[in-house]
Amino acid sequence: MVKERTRADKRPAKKAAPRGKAPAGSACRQSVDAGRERKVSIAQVAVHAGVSVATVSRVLNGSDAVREPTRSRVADSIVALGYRVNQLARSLRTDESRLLLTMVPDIGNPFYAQIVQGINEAVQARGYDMLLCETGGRVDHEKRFLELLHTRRVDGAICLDPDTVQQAQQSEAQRFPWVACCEFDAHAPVAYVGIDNRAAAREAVQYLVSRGHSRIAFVNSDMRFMYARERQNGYEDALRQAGIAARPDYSQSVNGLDFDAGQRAVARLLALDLRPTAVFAVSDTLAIGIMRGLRDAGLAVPTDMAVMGFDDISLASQVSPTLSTVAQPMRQLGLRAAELLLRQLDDPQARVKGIRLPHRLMRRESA
Amino acid sequence: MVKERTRADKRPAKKAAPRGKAPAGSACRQSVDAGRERKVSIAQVAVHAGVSVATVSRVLNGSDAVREPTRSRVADSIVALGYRVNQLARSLRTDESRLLLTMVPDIGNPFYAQIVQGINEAVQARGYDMLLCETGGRVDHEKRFLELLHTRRVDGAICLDPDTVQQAQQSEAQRFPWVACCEFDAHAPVAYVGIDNRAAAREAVQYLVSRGHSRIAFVNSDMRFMYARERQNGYEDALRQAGIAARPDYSQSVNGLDFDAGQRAVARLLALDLRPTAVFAVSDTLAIGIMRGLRDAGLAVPTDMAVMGFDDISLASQVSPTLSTVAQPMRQLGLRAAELLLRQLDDPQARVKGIRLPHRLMRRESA
DNA sequence: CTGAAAGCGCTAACAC
DNA sequence: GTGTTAGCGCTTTCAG
Repeated sequence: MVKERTRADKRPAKKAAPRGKAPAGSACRQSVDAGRERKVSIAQVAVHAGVSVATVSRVLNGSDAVREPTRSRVADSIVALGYRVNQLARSLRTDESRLLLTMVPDIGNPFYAQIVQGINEAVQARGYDMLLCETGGRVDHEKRFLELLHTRRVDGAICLDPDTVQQAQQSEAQRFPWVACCEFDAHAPVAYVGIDNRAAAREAVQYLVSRGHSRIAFVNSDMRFMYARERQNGYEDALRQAGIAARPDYSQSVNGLDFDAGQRAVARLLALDLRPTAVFAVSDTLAIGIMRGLRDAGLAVPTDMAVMGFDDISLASQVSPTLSTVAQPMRQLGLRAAELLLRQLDDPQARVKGIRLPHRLMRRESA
Repeated sequence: MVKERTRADKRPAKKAAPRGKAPAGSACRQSVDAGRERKVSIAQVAVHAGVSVATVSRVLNGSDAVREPTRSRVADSIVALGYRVNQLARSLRTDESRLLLTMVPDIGNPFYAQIVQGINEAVQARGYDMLLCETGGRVDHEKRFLELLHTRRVDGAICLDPDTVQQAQQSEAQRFPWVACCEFDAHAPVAYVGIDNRAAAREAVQYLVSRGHSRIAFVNSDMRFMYARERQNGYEDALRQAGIAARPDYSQSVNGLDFDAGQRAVARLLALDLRPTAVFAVSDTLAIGIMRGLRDAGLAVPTDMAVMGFDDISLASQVSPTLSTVAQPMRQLGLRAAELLLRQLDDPQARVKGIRLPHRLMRRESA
């Protein structure tokens, strides 16, 4: 694999000329900035403080093997020179980048966005930084996952994508610390955090049944997703328990999770010979699209058709009628996933198990 | 199958033998793993191909100073060994990390999420990776901005945060390549991409006026944001042009942009002695919250009160009634911002100017 | 064309 | 306690 470097000049140029990227434009070289040079190395700090680089390094890393007068002298020099550690160099040496990777299918989806917020929170709190990769569900993009792990020496990854879980089984990804979030395989040797999708879906449908519905449709998304398969199971469980025969034509599958996909599903729902009285969608965005489609068709929710969603994105309580749904603790999902990963990083021995977070049925106006 | 690898064997072997090129020839190399060892360095490739590391490096970087037989021999070894460049080492040497930073106030907001998608797209296409920092608008978090730039030797940044723009003026950030997105100061020596907020707001209000409204309220958010100030100007422009006296109590300011903030604003709107007949909110999320609040208060949109938003997030066309708003090209905003930055990186001399993208009035049901 | 060698900035043995 | 020093993996003169 040959990489092409297109970048112009940029030669390491010893101390001759100041390196660094001159900002575009005029007088790249400002007047000497009160001693705060662009690139200060540990060596310069050492000279300034009259100690060796090793000592500076010790101070930097909080080693207790440095006597007080020395320590503060070094500390002063660090401040005086405006020194910053070069994480690149440190990482190269320690083989630990303090970088985490988050792979997400679509941050445009509020559900995923909130999870990423949770991850971000945990990660920042621990002094790590987060690389974000949006895959768009495309498998080839997930290849970059492995590449980055190697290439950037990323310490670990949190993955919200379905396929990665599969790949992980046989690929070398297995040798890396990573945790699955939302999409997981409970039997795979990989930590995860998620909810009990089957039970959650079952409860949602049971609720619909309890409201007197027996003609309940199900709008699902890509079966590549584990949650899609599990929620389908839950849907069928509930029908079975209620003694309702499952009608294959009541189970619709759409591509994607966006509003439009929901709207499109409506047409098929309404074309059914025996029209359902309720719909359960695997995501709020889908459900909202469905409500929109129903409205366009002149039908009222929930009287003409009840609608139930999944996730409880903040939007769910804003639309009209407000959307009944199953709440997932998005932020927590991300937070816990990150913490799991971090713990695994701290102690490789710790055999971290998967955890399930609770879901909750939200009764609102749409069903 | 390969056993789950532990962090321990990844580390520099604290207690084990002093470092050195131990791995080069030792036993672990002959693992059953078809030669695909975890860490293959350029040196190993060199040995395998019977050339020097310099030559391997040349091949890696597409230098044309390598004769064909040699080149393909090296290429073969690279594949055979499963070699991957260590970007850390390369970056340390070249002082170029191929890492970009995106600073965003809140990815939970669909508006920002979409911009980030645009950024991600452009960045990935060019082989860069993106570090994502959610600041939550807190200034201290923005400090990390500068730190990362140094610390990780990030090549550049795209900033959606208001305060950074300010800081940039006097801080050393000025010496780094970065571009402002959405929030910018046209007079600052920093590239930017955004829309003409003042004109856009003016048009929105003019539209309201054209629909016969003269009692038009304005719900704004944090005035720390440039867009907030500019849209306020636009609002006032339009009133002035229409010969409508601006009533101070018609201009409301709320904290944040989420739905709840919008809902809260409604109370104040309804408490006004002379109730407005239309509201213009600076964001769709705010507008949707307002519609929700209005509905709760038993008022109809647009008959009792017309509502106009800003952004045109995908949600805007889903709610009921559908939301009239001013569309911003979110994805393009992010894409162009990233491209601007990348271009600046390619050619530091290029004095990249700011660019304005077009907005568009979306007439829908709410106003 | 290719190789030898000097570092990039930092950490961690191993001295002293 | 503190200093010396050997690299981490890579790019890039500078020789040959």
